[in-house]
Amino acid sequence: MHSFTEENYLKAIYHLSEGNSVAVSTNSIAEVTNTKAASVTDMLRKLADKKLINYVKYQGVTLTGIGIKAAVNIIRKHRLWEVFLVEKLGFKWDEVHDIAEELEHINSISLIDRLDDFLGNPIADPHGDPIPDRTGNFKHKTLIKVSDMKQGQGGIISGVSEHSSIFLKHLEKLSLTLGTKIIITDVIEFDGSIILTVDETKERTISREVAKNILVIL
Amino acid sequence: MHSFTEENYLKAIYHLSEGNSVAVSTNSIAEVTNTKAASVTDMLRKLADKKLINYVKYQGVTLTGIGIKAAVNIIRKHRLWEVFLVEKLGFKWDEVHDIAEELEHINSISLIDRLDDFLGNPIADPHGDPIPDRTGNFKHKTLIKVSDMKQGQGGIISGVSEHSSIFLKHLEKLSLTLGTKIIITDVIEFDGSIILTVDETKERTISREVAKNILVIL
DNA sequence: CCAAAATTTTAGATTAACCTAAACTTATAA
DNA sequence: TTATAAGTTTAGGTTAATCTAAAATTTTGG
Ligand SMILES: [Mn+2]
Ligand SMILES: [Mn+2]
Ligand SMILES: [Mn+2]
Ligand SMILES: [Mn+2]
Repeated sequence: MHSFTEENYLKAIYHLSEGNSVAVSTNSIAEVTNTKAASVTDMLRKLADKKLINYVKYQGVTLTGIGIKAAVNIIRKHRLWEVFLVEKLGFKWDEVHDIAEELEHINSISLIDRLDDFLGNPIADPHGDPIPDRTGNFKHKTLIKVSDMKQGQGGIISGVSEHSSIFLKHLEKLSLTLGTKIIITDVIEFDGSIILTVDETKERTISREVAKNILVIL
Repeated sequence: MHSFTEENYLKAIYHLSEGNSVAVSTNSIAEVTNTKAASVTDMLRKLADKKLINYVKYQGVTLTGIGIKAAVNIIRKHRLWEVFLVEKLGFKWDEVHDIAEELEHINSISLIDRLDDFLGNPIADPHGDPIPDRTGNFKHKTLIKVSDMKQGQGGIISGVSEHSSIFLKHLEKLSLTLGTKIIITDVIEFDGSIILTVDETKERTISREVAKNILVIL
């Protein structure tokens, strides 16, 4: 199997390439893994030796088929554990990411498949992210950023692209949680701030920065 | 915090000293941690520096107060996860130990306390071993080995001192599971084999070796 | 009581994952 | 188009955890 560290690199590459096969740079990997570029280069050679990535010096990396499989499996575990923590243990959606970062490395196929069943085979995690099934298949819904919506448009909040506790708590305070219906009332020309109606009743103003990280289905 | 490896050494020392403060030898630690004596010596120096053990060269080790606390906490996590795996995910009692060996190293106090509540604050794990509460307190019931019982004595199976899958499956096949009532019908003089009545109905013969690893309350 | 056996420690290496500093390659913009 | 900047790799080290072989200490049985 792969080490804890190797798994974290695979996951980082997967997320940076957004599931597609966009080549990922050494520096960007160093940033998300909290390491230095030189350390990343060492690891890339190792992952390439194991046929988990396609690596050409100076040209960035993509995951191979087996690299994608491995990464998706870690993501499956991460998201299922997050569902467990929220649905069964009563954690808030902003508290579960760090614990799931540890749990995602537990190795046991039967464990995760049983957990999946125990949770009722959920299709999305507490942040709206889709959960791959046991064969690794999953569909990413096409979500659009609130910052890309026009005045008068409405939608259902279905995901977030920033998972920090501070951001999620902020959304909660504004009642901007998953499943909430919003309508864009106005877009302020000066700074791009957005005024919206929440659940057809409350009115809220959010900054462009916040709007960029809220994803909706129209 | 302590590394994965340090935690495994602490747990090993705790189990080898049977919870008391019996001094534990380098070789015995090497055996249960699957390492060599030289590696153990290195680690002992490190644990002593951290004030987790009392270590005098050539004289074996005992855990300090904080060492015991750390060890008991790992055991608490191990046993709670085993309960979760059996009660919630439907694993058999012989399948959970290895998975719990990984889960016991997940670090989050709120996680384990919530898990404890979710499970209904169980006092024993699937093998009958007592679960420390969140303050680290727990009582070890006084159990006696079936191999120490005399003809005519009866008792309730309440624990096992061998956790291997092969042994546990064997017990299951004989209906010798936790909570089962047994009565010693006969002890064979030739080899110490024991004939017993299970649940007042079935009759079983077990070897002395098996009898040594079954624990009962009289 | 003491020499041989058993146990434990030390010495010296190895491997994985990381680092800094220097060298090298690629991108960019004047 | 080429010099500088930006990005990446290499060179050379460190630390944690492991090992084998050799040296030191303790235990044991005749
Ligand atoms: Mn997460
Ligand atoms: Mn998530
Ligand atoms: Mn166990
Ligand atoms: Mn157990």
